Amino acid sequence: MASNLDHFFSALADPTRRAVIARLTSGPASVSELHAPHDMALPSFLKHLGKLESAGMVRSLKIGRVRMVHIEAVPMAEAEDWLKTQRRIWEGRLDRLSALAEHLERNGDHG
Amino acid sequence: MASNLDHFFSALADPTRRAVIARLTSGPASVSELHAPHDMALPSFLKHLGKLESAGMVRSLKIGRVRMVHIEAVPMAEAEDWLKTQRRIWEGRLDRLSALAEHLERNGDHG
DNA sequence: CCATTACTTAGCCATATGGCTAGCAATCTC
DNA sequence: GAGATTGCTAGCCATATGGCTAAGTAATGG
Repeated sequence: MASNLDHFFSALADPTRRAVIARLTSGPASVSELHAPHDMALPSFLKHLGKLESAGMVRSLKIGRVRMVHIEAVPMAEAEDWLKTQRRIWEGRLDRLSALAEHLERNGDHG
Repeated sequence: MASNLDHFFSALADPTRRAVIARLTSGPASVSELHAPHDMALPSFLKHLGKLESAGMVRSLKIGRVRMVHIEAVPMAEAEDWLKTQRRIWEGRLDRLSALAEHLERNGDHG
């Protein structure tokens, strides 16, 4: 089966790949631009790019001999949503323990 | 080195472990309660629990012969924050791009 | 105190992951 | 068109991961 989340989270479980994502948030880049800051042979780095791409977090297009890579929205949002959902349920449970405080705070409605 | 995020995300990259987290959001449970819905030998399942615990997402306490497991807040929030941060930067960039596009359009800068 | 319950440890196995080198392929540039 | 640039493929290697069985330990219950 292997849900999308499997691939998304495991893609993010590596600092090199997170760095690539972080870099790509500020705009598309070529493979060698992305590779430059990483002290690693290019083929090793390409495997990381491959994972990001097959997780759907990134897309790329080759023009001439240069491949430009850009970030893709959806997976990031999905992963974030999963975490958000879990946290909401979990916090909801905690919140019931301090329901009164929260209720009072909401009644204050200062914001 | 291996940052916290490494462990957090890789802990979440497995459906069994996500299911455990999801289960634990609705309250603590014993090892065998957690194991029950998973078609897997107990030692295999214990490895998953071990990863969740060493990622700091879960804590446990053994009372008598039963080990009770409960979820831990911080890591979930950290992982979510990382995603949120990336998405904000990325969306901010899209906003600037579409602002530019709008600006150009208003200026009659097209066809 | 003996059996059962609830883990725990040890060890095996197959596959995946993350790194490398060497060498191929395609495309600019002069 | 020769050579540099940019990327891709193939294949090797060590370690990690995720599953298993078998056997051990530590409470609890009868």
